[in-house]
Amino acid sequence: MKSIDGLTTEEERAAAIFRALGNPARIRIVTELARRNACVTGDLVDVLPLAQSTVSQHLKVLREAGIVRGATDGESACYCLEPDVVRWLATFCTDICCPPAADALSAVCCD
Amino acid sequence: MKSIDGLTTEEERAAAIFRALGNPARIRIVTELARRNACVTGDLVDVLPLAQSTVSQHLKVLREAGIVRGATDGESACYCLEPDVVRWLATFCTDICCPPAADALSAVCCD
DNA sequence: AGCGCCCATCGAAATTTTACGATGTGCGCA
DNA sequence: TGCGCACATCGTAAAATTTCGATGGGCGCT
Repeated sequence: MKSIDGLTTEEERAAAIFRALGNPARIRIVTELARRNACVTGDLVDVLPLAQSTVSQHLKVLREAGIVRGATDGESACYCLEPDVVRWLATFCTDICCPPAADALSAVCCD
Repeated sequence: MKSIDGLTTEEERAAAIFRALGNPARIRIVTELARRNACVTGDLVDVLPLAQSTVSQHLKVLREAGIVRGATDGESACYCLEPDVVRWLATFCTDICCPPAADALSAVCCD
């Protein structure tokens, strides 16, 4: 993938987060974490029809994107969402869909 | 990519949209459309350091994900955002980051 | 010390994505 | 009719992602 240099920090961050979330297994992980508030890796392996190593890999991707946080407290690893990041993402989406005067100008070109 | 069958329609839709947005060039396209409200393909080609065919390909991905709408009115093709979809996405993110009682239960497992 | 459990990482194969030039399509104009 | 413009699509090569089994590391238990 070619790097786009005119990109703002916000846009780069958004692209990275969207990319991390753009996979059914990882979406499942995130919604599961949202529902149960915190999960041990084994719980997620049980929920997903994937090998343990694959789930671990997905968790790594989500970790590196800053979407989840993992604490390896000895025997098991506990994951939970990073609320600030998801909140930031929601704001980003809202800003895109509701720019000032968006409604007023719509339908100028598209019918 | 293996298909996850326990996925809800919402989750599948979210994954598809996130995947489509998980690319710097496409994020740029979307923010540009948000800013200018509507763009001809050539405008986007000018903004991005990519070949015309590549930009067209990205637009196709965004179109198929339902994020943008394109109207080929004869000579040029005009694109604009599909506000409902972006709005839906914002709602999805908000729901994830603010589940009921999320704050009350946080820090149970993660420190 | 030795064993088993839970999880992360490694290495490799299959699939998908990304990007480009070349080619095709539809429209307006000379 | 013929030419040029604005896009879309095709074919393809390079790069990234996805998945798995195998392996490694840390901890608790006997």
